[in-house]
Amino acid sequence: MLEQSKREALKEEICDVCEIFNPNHEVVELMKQQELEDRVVFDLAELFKTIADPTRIKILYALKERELCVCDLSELLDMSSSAISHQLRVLRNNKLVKFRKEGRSVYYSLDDSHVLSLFRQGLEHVLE
Amino acid sequence: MLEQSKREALKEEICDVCEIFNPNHEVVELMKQQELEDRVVFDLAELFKTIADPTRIKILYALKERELCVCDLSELLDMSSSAISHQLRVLRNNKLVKFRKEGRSVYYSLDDSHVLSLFRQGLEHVLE
DNA sequence: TGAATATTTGAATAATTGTTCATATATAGT
DNA sequence: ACTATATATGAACAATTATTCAAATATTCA
Repeated sequence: MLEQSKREALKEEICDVCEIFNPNHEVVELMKQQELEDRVVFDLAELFKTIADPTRIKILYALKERELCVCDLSELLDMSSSAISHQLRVLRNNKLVKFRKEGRSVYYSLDDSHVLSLFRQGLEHVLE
Repeated sequence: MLEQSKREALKEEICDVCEIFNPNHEVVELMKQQELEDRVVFDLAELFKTIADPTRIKILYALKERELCVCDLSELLDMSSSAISHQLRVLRNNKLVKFRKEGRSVYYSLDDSHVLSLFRQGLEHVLE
């Protein structure tokens, strides 16, 4: 732990780190302690990677209001059902969609309430 | 445009599309009309791609409260300043950070209010 | 001007990824 | 059991990407 006097000094530096001392090793050390854990950063990156593909965005957007089977999606996006199926696996692995089987068909639907919020936020940035 | 009777029939199908007729060409056609524009989907994918990398996530998170120069980030993330600079360019190109020069140093800061909201939403999903 | 430092850039490399193609599995109807 | 249909899967290929390395720019200070 830092002593009282040392902490006071650091506080000063934080307020004006870039202009006074730079590079400022002590502040950087302090920041390291409040870093996001590597595991969380990794998972966050995985999540964003999952929704960072046009095909998967279209799939998720299509499932916004109703469940759809692979061949619906295949027709809607005008892509092979193989390609769709591969992408659905990615979405499944990342827990963004769930599925239910009925006869020969497999119906997919959204499995996450946050995805649509992410889209909404993303759209605000994009449409600016 | 669809006739009244046809529209009524479609409505029925929409409510229960997957169980009654499948694949349902008419509903799919209807959905195609409310698709996101390709351009928007592409831009959205680009945005998510930009924040889908652990290094870039750490950079953005580090800039959450204060501007930092390349060598601060380099030390904080324990990476070469070349690597950091490459990633900062990606962030710049996608309008997520802005910069200001002062002497030999270049100070980067967040250029988007939505990024932190995206992180917050993303974290809610990840930490579940 | 010359040396030191901060940042950027281009080329190279290894790793990851989206789609296609061929094939496998599973279910329904005959 | 056989056929048709829906979906899943593995291998292959091209395209993209993150980092490293070497070199270029730009700025400060002596």
